[in-house]
Amino acid sequence: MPVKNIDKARGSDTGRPIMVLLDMLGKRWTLRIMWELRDHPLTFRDLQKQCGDISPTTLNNRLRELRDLQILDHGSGGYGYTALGAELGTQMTILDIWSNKWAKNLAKDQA
Amino acid sequence: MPVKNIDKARGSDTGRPIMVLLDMLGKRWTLRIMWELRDHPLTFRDLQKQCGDISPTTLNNRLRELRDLQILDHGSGGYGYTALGAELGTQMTILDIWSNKWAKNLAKDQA
DNA sequence: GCGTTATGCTACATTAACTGTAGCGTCAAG
DNA sequence: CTTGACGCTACAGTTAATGTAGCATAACGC
Repeated sequence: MPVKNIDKARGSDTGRPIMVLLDMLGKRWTLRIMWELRDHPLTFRDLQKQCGDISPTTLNNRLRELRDLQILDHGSGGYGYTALGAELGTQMTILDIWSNKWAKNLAKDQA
Repeated sequence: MPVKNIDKARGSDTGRPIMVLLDMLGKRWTLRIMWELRDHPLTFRDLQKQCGDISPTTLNNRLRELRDLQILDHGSGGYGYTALGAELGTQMTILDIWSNKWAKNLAKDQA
């Protein structure tokens, strides 16, 4: 099932959902933004601070793209996950767990 | 536990594993490469073809970075996951499943 | 030995993406 | 009627990715 209207996503001319998704997640700051929103919504400015002063231009671009894809939306509490996006957001926790295990292994090798 | 020797990762000066990881995964082509390697190793050239003619410069950069982080390695069958990296690679399947559900929802909205 | 093919790259000029600083417009509170 | 928060936009400068070309090494067939 091809994704309509977002087929222009960089490098994903097939419109296959996984390609559109990988393309979006692979853009600079996308994952970091999703990480910072894992627990609760944040305002534009708070997100900017949490991300270590990402430029507003890029932040705005990513937020627009993520809203277009209905992964995030902009409600009363600021920017946060949609119901559907939240399921993707939970993956952030899994990445966190894996990364800690990974770091432990790398540390061993370097000892 | 900070990750040693890879603290220079873009935008992750803290060395926190999750930041190093998000930084790496957020680079263009990283996720696509991991996707294409999900089932079996591929040679440099096959990977290039699978990725729709990614430039060799970028492919080489990513592969070097992923080897440095011990997520991939280069063995007899070409480039493939390390034992540790493979656990991360399984997440690709989860992303695929989610993306299909997501596409179905987007299609509904657009109907 | 000698051409052929596959592989893993490197060089380099061009183009696209991101950055950093400044500041604007809107709104609500005091 | 000013002050502060918020959500941006403009724009010049820097960094990263692209695309084409081609090199070096090694194995294979003859």
